[in-house]
Amino acid sequence: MSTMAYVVSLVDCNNFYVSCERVFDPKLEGRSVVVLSNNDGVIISRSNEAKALGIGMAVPFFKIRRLIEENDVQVFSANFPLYGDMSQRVMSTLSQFTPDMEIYSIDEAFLDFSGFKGVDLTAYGRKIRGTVKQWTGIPVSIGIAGTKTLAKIGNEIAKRSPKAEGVVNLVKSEHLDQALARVEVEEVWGIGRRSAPRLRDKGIETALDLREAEEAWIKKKFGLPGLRTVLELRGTPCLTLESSPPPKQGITTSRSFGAPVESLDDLKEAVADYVSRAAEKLRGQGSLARILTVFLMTNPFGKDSQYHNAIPIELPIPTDSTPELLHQALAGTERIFRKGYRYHKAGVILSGLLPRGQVQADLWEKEGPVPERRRKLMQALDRVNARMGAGTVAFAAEGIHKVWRMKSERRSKRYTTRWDELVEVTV
DNA sequence: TCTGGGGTCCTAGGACCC
DNA sequence: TCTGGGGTCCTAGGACCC
Repeated sequence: MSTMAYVVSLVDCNNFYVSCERVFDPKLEGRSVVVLSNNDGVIISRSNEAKALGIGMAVPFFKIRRLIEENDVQVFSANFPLYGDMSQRVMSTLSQFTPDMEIYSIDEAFLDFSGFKGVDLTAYGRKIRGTVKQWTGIPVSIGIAGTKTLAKIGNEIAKRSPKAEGVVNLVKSEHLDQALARVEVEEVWGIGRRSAPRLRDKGIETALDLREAEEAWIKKKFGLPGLRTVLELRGTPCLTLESSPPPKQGITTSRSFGAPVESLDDLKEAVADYVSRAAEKLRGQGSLARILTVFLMTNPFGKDSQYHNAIPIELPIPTDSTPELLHQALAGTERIFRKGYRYHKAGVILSGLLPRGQVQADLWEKEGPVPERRRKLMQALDRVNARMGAGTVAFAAEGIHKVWRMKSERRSKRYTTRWDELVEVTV
């Protein structure tokens, strides 16, 4: 009997949102490009050229407007339908290369390479990289190692070292210590803004230092998550591959407004819109919600007087039906609304989720908590909106003038998900 | 003037019980 | 005058992720 050593790779799309924009506009290649968050608030993706200009991640757009204009940086509002669709193409390409894969985020996946006997994994990584580029246009980097945390480190090195040609294999590598020494402690997966300075205070400055740290001290100061990180750096796998992720435990839909909102009517419209989106997600994963929370808040950065309130509402019957949820959410909004504030953001959280099938029907009527006719209507609604774009069919409560709608002044077309926004080819 | 959104897991501490 | 000890469950908040 032989135990096969665990080998995992992390495939990460380079500057993903920027790369998506470049696929549909090749003139952006080689230029400085950034993508903005919802409401054109902060920077969420940067090309290497933009990074070289000193444009940081999550920096408010208005603070670097000058820098952007002076350097002719190309700016895009977030186009999540496009990025989501491109992500699916990348993931389905990756799935051809291993039977066991975990989609970790919109632009990252772990691929299990355990048991790939006699395969040159570095060469295999290059093949994956080439195929993804050819089939989707998206450049990726790949790190291969004995644990997820080390694969992340390999990926980081692959991104910054041109010699690597996009792939770094740390399995039985004699360069492992050298690689760990080149990674700052705050770049280690699991070490965030709070922990890094506390580690540095103790002289722990690199991934290599962290690997050598004393276990008991780490456990005491950084808990189980910290200890796991150290063990993973030592090559002991603590984090497994989640090939079929469990359904989400909560579903949130929230947005900051394009301009301050003061009237209850406008707030209710916005909340209605968010409830509809949240309910779609809920039905999409086949769950019912037991609790609905509405929250409102003023701008935490501004000089306006502050108000923040949230109200959790226990639903009389677990449900996934938009009209039911709307009714509760609008009542909740009225209860927490206070006149005289300039509201900046509102949101809806669905929690206490149950799998639809598992709810005992006999607790309610024969048909279960959501009557059959209502369920059919919701299905039809979701199909139309998925095909034609969110909000094509909407409830009256969602409003039509939408003064609260977020800013998105520089969005590219939804090339792959809207018939009316296909790429135009000029011959 | 203008500062995103959506998640997960862990821990400490309170409430409650025997 | 003195004020146990342990277990479980729940929740809020912290830290982290992309």
